[in-house]
Amino acid sequence: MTKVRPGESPAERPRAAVMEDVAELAGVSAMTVSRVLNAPEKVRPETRARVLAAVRELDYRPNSAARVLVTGRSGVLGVVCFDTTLYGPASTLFGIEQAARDSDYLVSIASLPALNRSWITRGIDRLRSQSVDGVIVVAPHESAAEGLRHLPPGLPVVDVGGGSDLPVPVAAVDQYAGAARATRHLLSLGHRTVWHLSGPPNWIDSSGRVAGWRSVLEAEGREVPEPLVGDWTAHSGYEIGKRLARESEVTAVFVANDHMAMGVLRALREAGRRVPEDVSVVGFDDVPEAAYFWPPLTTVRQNFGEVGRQAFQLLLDRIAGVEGEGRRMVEPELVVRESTGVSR
Amino acid sequence: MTKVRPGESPAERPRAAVMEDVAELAGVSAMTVSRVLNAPEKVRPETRARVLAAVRELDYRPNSAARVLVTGRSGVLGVVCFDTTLYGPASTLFGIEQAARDSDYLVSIASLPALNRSWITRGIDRLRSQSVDGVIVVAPHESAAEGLRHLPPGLPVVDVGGGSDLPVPVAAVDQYAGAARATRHLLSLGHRTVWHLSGPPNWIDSSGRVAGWRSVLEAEGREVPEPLVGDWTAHSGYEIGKRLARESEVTAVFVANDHMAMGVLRALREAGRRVPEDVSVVGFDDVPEAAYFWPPLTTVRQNFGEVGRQAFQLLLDRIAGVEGEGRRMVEPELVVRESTGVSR
DNA sequence: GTGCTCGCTGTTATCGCAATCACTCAGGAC
DNA sequence: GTCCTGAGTGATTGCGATAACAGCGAGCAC
Repeated sequence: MTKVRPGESPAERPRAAVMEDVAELAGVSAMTVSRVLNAPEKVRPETRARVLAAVRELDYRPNSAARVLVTGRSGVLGVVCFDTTLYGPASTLFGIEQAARDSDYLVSIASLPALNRSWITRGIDRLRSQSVDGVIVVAPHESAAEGLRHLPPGLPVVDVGGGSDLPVPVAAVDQYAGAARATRHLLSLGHRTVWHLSGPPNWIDSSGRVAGWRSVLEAEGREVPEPLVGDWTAHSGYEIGKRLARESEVTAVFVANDHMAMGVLRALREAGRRVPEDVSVVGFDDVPEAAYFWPPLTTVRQNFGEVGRQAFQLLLDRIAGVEGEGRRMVEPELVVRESTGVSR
Repeated sequence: MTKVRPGESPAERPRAAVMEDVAELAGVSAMTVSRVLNAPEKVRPETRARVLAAVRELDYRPNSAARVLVTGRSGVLGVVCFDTTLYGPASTLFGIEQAARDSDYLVSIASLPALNRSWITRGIDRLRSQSVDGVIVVAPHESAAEGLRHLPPGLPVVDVGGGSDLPVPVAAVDQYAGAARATRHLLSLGHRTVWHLSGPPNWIDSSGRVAGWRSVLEAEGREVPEPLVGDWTAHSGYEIGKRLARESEVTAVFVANDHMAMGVLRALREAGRRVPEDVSVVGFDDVPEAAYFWPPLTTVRQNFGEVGRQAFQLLLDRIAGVEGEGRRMVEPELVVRESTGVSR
């Protein structure tokens, strides 16, 4: 056991300790060291103590590659995501990472240059080739559904924010309920109807919010204006807001996210329409700055962190072999600030 | 070579193909398969074609754990970061991930519950235990320096946004230059001096911006007001903005980030002080929404994506064995919008 | 014909760990 | 005393790949 290994000549940096080194120092076999680390109760306390002392002395760390090779489990989960500079995805990722950390998992990310089936498949493959134990897909886009229909068998996958007919478990904020809440809030203030500035087509969030908004208007027998379509950016909110500002009949707008709402607010103000006196605006997300918009934005808070945690839990279940297509819905919350008011 | 392995009974899912299976199908040895994948030029074209066909037919994927075990390289790099819901860190992470993807690296993240030496060390350890090839630390805080002074030997580490006396290569936006530019811009508009709302203490970005701002004022022989200290949030900007609004001598404020600037804008407006007629405000970051603040915010753009790419490149160099303590500074850019104007 | 190089391929050993099975030994049951 | 049991430990094997070296023809110089 004292063969000279490459890199062991005195001049070079000593290679990291391996299990055998610990075993030798503790006067036991490697197997016992392994047991101390993985099933301590199977080792007599005195032996265990000796081994642990040796571990500390040598600063021994198990080699994860070797462990993965023999156990088939890596303690790493993968996250496939689109643009992590956006507030929602970034927060979800953060939630996942925190939950993972608490369970001693590490998170690898594969971001996508574009949202379509091919890239999603490639993202999953990239992660799979690194032996992740499971994958969470954060790509609330219809193309994700395509990618999720052709999964490598045996790989646990969970989706965040996806539609209802996916072949995998899903954790999501209830967009429909959030949009309905926002719309009802506006109607309750006396507005005749509510306009909607939606997110881009084919995003699950967009369609969920459109559906929730529309259903309330229809249930109340209100006119349903044609939704306007933005791209989530403040810029698009501003451009479309200018159009909205010209329509004097518009008194209430439900905007599909806070950043677009910010653009709308500015367009309305520039057009001389006061918020909320002339027009009420509701956003979606509750980004940390929403309370400092002008005026402070009434919006629908999404608990992204909770979604991330739920997704992680679903994935843990799947990894543990629990079958079923669980669906965890997180309730959004309407936060009323000053951008909404009674209709004239 | 046709031993029955666990999981090979007909009823069960077939286990994934391994190199030996490919070799068998192609009528070569496993070594040849390995060569086709890692050094194709060493294999005769016909043989290579046969092997590749077998790879495709079996949908063979190399087992990364086995490969890591023998090569010692994983193709994974780790990123240690604090709060990835903040715009800056999120963008940097995104830049790193994109650069990594282009070079076939995967990124694992270890986020920190708190910014201090102990957590940073733990984050690095967590990543190291997964055999990452190197680590990028995105924690522009003085405590990071502590953590970076006691690194495991042999692990390539690069820092993002760190101070100047770190024992590792650093990629960063030149905070000092950016702050100087912002301050000079305000002075050039005729303001007698410039107030500063800084970020929290012990953040490298905070001190860099304070230093740049102070140096310009001193060079120009202007009075240097005591900096006010925020915590990066719009909320703190608002609270401190209320204090600033009361001081009629304040005509120009350099705010250490856009979100705080947003709070300042609101506080000034509520106090009846017009921007930019009464007070000019400059931010820092150029978040995507800055152009839609009210008024559109003059700010200093940080190219986070570029910083991420540079950091990745530095890390690649380190992994390749290039020594030295490279320092890559990315130049910030002043973006003039409507929140700054000539002094009365 | 001998000996050499060179291009291609195979054999063997090894990476560091855990699963399996075998072993030892103490303590009871009978 | 014999047998069993079970807790604690060790020897061996194998996970799936690559490194190092060996072998083997073909081609060429002489």
